Amino acid sequence: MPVITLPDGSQREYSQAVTVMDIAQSIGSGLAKATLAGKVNGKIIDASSLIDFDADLQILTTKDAEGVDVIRHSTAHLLAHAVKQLFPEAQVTIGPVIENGFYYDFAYHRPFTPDDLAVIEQKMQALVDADFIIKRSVLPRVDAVSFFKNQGEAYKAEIIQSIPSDEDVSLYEQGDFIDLCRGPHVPSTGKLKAFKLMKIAGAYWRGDSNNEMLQRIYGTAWGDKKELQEYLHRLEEAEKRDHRKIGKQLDLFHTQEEAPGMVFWHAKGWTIWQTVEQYMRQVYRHNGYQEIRCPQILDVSLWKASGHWDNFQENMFFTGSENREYAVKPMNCPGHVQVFNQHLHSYRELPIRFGEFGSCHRNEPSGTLHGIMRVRSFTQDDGHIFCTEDQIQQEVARFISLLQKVYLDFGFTDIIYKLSTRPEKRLGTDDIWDKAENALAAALSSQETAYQLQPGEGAFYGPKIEFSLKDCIGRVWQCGTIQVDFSMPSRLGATYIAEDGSKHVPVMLHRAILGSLERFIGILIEQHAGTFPLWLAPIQVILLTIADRHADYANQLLQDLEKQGFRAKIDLRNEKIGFKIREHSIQRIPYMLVIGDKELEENKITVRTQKGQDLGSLTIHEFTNQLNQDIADKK
RNA sequence: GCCCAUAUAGCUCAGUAGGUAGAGCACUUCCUUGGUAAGGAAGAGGUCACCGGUUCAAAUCCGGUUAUGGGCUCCA
Repeated sequence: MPVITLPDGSQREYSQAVTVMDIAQSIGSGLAKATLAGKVNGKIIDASSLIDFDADLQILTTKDAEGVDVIRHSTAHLLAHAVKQLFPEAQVTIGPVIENGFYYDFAYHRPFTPDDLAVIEQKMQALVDADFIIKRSVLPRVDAVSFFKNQGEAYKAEIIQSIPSDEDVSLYEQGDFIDLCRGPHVPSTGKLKAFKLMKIAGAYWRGDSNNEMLQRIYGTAWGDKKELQEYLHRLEEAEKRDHRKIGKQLDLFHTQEEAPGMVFWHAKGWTIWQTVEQYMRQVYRHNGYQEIRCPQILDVSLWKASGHWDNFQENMFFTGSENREYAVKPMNCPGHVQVFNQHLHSYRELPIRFGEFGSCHRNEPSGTLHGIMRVRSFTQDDGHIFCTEDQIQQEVARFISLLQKVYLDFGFTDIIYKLSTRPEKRLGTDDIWDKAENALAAALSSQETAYQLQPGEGAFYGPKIEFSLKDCIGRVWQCGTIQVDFSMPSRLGATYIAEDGSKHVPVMLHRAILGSLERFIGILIEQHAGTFPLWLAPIQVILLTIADRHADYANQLLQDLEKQGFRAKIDLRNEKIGFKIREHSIQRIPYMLVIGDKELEENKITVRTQKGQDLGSLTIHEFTNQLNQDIADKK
């Protein structure tokens, strides 16, 4: 006699074991029709699962995020079903749910084409129209392995073999298609009403680049057609914010074939860069950092000593001269240690913090380059803190709160925190790893930030925290980082004199807030869709004349603005005012000043904002006060 | 690095049955001096990414290279 408690607290008693669907039916036929799955005592199960015990139940429909995930999972199966019907020799592998959709990996003797995708999608629709019941069954593991082997599904058999031997395996059947799956799934294929196949890509079997490459088909799926349309529309809108597109439209930078992974910064892009750099310089100055500058190339002996020659030679650029071999620096830390080593340091001086806008070169694999987000030549707002083990936590906490403030100033509030702990191959004792990992975790907690734990993802020389931001289509890019390093200070001979007069090796913290300026500016462009806040706008004010006779007055105003430090330009062209307004609106210039007979006469200007707001006529003094106010507000 | 796709004027793009290239915007010149998102006319502009092959003939077909894009792997 199971007693079922619903989310509103109401209880229903049944005389025998019931399915989720039975319960939904007993509440109402509309609900039954909408039922996708059930959440019983926190666990999501099929609508056809029997419940013979007292339980809390939530019936999942398209209104629940978890219901939509069930749809996505079932749509992945639908995709596999369609592919097997169209391409019987294709082998199925895995098909998980991802953000906004799903993918499924197949092994097939030829690549799928965009045309195939359209055909597959049609077949999926046909399978939906057939409304196959989706049935779950359970097999002992050994039987499941032989079942899939007989079907020629070597990958599935391999997956099952890696499941613990004492566990049974569940299969899902829809029409003539049977797949290994943990479930749960929607009751029938007819429930899948809004999906679209998005793209084809290569993906390594089990995510290992030593394995063969499979063909991955990505798709998106939603509760209804309207949600699907909205999602596709969001994607379209997001693509308009792409930093590569805006970089071209606003003439900020370009790249070209002769310098893959390297950026040519144009005047306007470089203005943004300098504004960001000057801002960060202030951050260094106000937070106990000494800004320094180290050479661009260093003798390879130093890179051998630091360990980079052994570990990262493949990704370094080299240059030789007069029988000496140099490496173009891939990172700034060895240089900073050289500066540290120029003096004998007392424990009393620690922590010592160095900062540099360090230009680095790394020969990244060609396939990893992406716009200005992932490049081979980049500049880090790099810093190194030399401190004692006991100072790690405090320094990290201080760093996190500084990072949050900087991100906020740039308009970012959505930060992803990840803590990466000891990998298998590592330097240093477990003792010191315990200490460092605990210090990082404690620092994160002290800043009240939720974080993802990434076990085994730390560097070989120490644990780290990564701070990431999302781009316009949801890709996550690591920007800031703080890493504990137990290795490099001793490799490069850094020491300080401790209280007892003996030499100790300091701990080194590698840290960056923006990460690479290239990447950060790329994300800034997308975050603001090219419409920068006034303090970052490469051109803040444009003066527009109505006719030639207004040029002298406009030029005077231009000089006045420039003298006060504003980034202003003038447009004296023989064009109508409407034309000029349109052009500079598209160029996202925050303020447009119109100058004609009326303004000349009154010694004023008429102000229009980028968004089209008319601020009326002001004196230049009133206007610059407003600009200063605006800049102060936004920072 | 791996899989797939793409590369035509400064930009955005046409150019499918191989027959030495087109549009819009931008650019130059002229007319227009016009009050808040495109005034008009004329002109100039391309070794169709690069190298090789097939062919009487290649932007177009084939092979290779480079770069870019979407993923995968990687990111000290």
